[in-house]
Amino acid sequence: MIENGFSFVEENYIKAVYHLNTQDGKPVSTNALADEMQTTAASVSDMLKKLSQKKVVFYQKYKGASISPKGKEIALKVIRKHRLWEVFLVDQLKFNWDEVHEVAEQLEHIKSPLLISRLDEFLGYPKYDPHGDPIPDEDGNFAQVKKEPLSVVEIGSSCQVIAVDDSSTAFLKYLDKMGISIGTKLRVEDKNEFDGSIDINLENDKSITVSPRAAENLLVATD
Amino acid sequence: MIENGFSFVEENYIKAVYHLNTQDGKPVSTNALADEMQTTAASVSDMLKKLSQKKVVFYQKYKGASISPKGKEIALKVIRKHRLWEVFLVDQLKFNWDEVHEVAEQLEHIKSPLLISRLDEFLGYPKYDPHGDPIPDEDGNFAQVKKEPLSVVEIGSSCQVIAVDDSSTAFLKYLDKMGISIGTKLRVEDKNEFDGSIDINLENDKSITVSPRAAENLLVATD
DNA sequence: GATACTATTTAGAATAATCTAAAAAAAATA
DNA sequence: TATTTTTTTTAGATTATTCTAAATAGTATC
Repeated sequence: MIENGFSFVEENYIKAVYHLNTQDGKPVSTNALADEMQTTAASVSDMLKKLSQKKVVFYQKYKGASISPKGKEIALKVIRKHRLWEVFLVDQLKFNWDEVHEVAEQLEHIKSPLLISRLDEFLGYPKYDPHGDPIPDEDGNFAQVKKEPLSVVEIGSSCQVIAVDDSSTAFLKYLDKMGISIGTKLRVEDKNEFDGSIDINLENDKSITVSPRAAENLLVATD
Repeated sequence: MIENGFSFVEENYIKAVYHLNTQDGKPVSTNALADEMQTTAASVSDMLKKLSQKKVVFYQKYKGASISPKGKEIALKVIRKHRLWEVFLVDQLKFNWDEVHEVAEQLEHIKSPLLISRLDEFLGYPKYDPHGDPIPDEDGNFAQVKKEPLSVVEIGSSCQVIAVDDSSTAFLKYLDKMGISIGTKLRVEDKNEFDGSIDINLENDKSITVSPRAAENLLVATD
């Protein structure tokens, strides 16, 4: 599987380096990468040498690796594909949030720019995946939105539900009954010291109260 | 890529053996397979030895290979996936008939029974792919329909358009103007000796005449 | 039936990705 | 700083797939 330029395995390593390196800015250690990739430090060492030659990571022996501009580009393309496929699986094929990852891990390696642009169009150019993570556009740009649980939003702030942390049927039913779904806009009216429940105002101007447990699992983007 | 049982490469060989072996019933020669797989006879020889050990093909040195029941099962699963994805690409993502093969070659190897059953449902359980080839069900059964050009259908026979052999924009525009599309039912009323054109009767009882060129490229299933 | 030609298989080597065990470097500790 | 511990790298193998070149089997021809 080399057709395009990078093998599935290489793409996964690039993604992992990007992911870990972007989290804390520091170079990624061999062990951290081995852990992420579920493999041995020796294998990682070999692979980093190769990826360094291919200019997708910066790597110095014993000093760890960081992502290069070229590597970042590749990583973001793979991430874009991963997240678009997740949207497809959830929105169109009725998968649950927690069932999509494994399949998307496979689909993200399909090579076809046309397929991805058509899929993007078909899905209505979604900006976030079902977990609320932003989807990079063709150029690798994405809106970095801070995704936080409803429970930490300040009183008076407006926000929009972009994901849930719990995808149990029970929770989904609860949300349905409350009239809340992905995309719902709301404003926090009050927080009840007593039990931690939160009063919110929905788009239709209806006011409801959600439990602390629900507020913990409702991920929102504040305006 | 061994997760499930067979690698991408192995699946492709199995598909090729099934395909060639089913065409004429005779064992497939090493060279024929090498030709189909765009590789060397030596590679095929090695692979056949392996696939024989894995019981997916029957193979005797110098005597060629044929598909085993286990191999057939695998081949049909891959073919099912390939054709369902082709339907998705054409029906949902607006690909042309001739743009789908390469992408479907990749998608057919994605491992997820749930994905395929959901996709099948999403597409409305299609029986044929955009080229008019039948799609096997989960058990590997498929309606074998003889797909023939409209030009050979006898006068008086009824049939249904299931595919086209030419997917040029020009032809598609022509069909559109004539009110013909995949699924259109029609009856052959007469054939004009003079120029080979054919008079047909459509569902709405309208009678039209199609050119011999069009009749050649319209693939139909006779009732 | 012997010879020539073609098809197929084997031998040996290459690349990609992986592993275990041993060596070397870096970090932690005393 | 010297020593111990941890991390990382290298060395040497292994599996999967492929290739070229050489050997062998099968088929065709005279």
